[in-house]
Amino acid sequence: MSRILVQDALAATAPRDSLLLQGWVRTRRDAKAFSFIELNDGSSLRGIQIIANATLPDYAHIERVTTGAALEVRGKLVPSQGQGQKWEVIADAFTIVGEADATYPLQKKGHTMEFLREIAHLRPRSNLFGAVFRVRSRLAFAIHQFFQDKGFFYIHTPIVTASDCEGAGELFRVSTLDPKNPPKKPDGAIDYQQDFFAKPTYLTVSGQLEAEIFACALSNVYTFGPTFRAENSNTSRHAAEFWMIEPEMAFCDLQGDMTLAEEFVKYLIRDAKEHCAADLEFFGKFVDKELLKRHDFVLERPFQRCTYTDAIQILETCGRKWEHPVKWGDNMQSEHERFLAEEHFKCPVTVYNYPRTLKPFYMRVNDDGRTVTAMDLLVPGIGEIIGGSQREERLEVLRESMAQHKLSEKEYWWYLDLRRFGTVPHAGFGLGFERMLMFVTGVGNIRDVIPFARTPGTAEF
RNA sequence: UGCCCGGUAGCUCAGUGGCAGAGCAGGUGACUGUUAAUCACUUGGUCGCUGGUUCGAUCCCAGCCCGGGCAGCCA
Repeated sequence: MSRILVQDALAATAPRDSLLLQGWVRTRRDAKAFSFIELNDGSSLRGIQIIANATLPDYAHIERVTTGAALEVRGKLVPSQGQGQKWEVIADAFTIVGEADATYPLQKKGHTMEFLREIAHLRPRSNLFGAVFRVRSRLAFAIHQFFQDKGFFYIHTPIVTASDCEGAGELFRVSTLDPKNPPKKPDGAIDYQQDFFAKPTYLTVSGQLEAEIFACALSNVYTFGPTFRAENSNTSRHAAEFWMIEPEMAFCDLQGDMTLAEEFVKYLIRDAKEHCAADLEFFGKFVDKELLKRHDFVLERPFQRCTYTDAIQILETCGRKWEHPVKWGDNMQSEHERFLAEEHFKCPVTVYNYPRTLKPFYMRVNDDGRTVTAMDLLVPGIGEIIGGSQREERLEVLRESMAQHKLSEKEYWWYLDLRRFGTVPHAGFGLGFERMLMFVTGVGNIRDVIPFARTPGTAEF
């Protein structure tokens, strides 16, 4: 007899004379002549109720069927006599595959997220984290489906990179040199000529520059992979290792970029609603009561678009006192972004055309000479979920921007070559996968949507 | 990294300058088509660590460690 998943057993349309279930015991309740066992195998939020009659030969071992134990059950699928479930299984036999003693940490009660984080090896067996990681899997699939359906090609950009610039902050160094005794040059500096790649190398902070290469060949491409930032960030929305999706489109301007971003976000929410309904309902009940309403709200209306200059105007004239002053030319602070998305527009907002001085060298300079075609998509509750831009395709303007950022043309020779040979307007953005997952699930801390989060001081598991 | 809050039983928390508490979990028993079952009894403690003040510190003070929130950096 082959195994049936709990999800499929629960979805049965007719009774079955025999089936095999395998999973982990969530709880057992003993009655006089039999026991109720709730079995969950992770295939769905719901478990299935097993009836183990005291007349079973295996019943002698029933006290070892404890919360957390791995169990195999053979039996019949029948309509439930009790309330609360359509089907239940009358066991013909059960086998305890792996016991779980009284020290099993997951109890039949609510646990705090902080505690569950400490037992990241067991938390996928909880309702909440089972749901989070089922949705995570579906979301990853939906991302590929969205792009593949549109004719985008999936590009694997390198994880190890030699470009340390781009202003993206601290990088993780990749080296095989002996940290206690690195080879030195005559002037005392470390001799990276002798390192594995014969130059200093780092973990990638973005696949964008490489994605541009492929967009300028295959037209529409995307990357989806791990990204690393060695920032000492201690917030609920930053991780040192996270996954990012970066589409890049040739013959595309900022407007097209913003349109794709909006379509993409909506597609992912719609897909989750369609394929993870039970899990989302659970989040709506126990994590964020407003979640489902917010999903619908976001799907129903067009995202707002607002230039940086207009946004500053709104912030200046709204009559509110700001902790951080609002001034054209300064970065917008969290309180400002949150106000725009959560209070002023009450909707995801794309802010675009930022001051040139605030943004990296590769963004296209607008005709006004002082702004660039940058865009940030801000969503209520999380803040920035997407950052993107149209790229500077004009060789001379790019060279000038690189000079302003004190970047060496020699190191970016290949990037400049793209502007020498068949240059074309192109644009793209980066979507933080975990931030999107936070938005979809309502989970408030990025550490709880990553199986094993890497944050400053923490690399357990 | 800065500011703020916290660390007491396996978990969630209360509490006091003078013998350490509850609910849940665990154990024992009862009861029951139950579903975070219920009822009775019960086991369980380096009060984060180090030092100081004190006759006496879990409590007050300092430093450190760990966790969380917010901010910065960003996705």
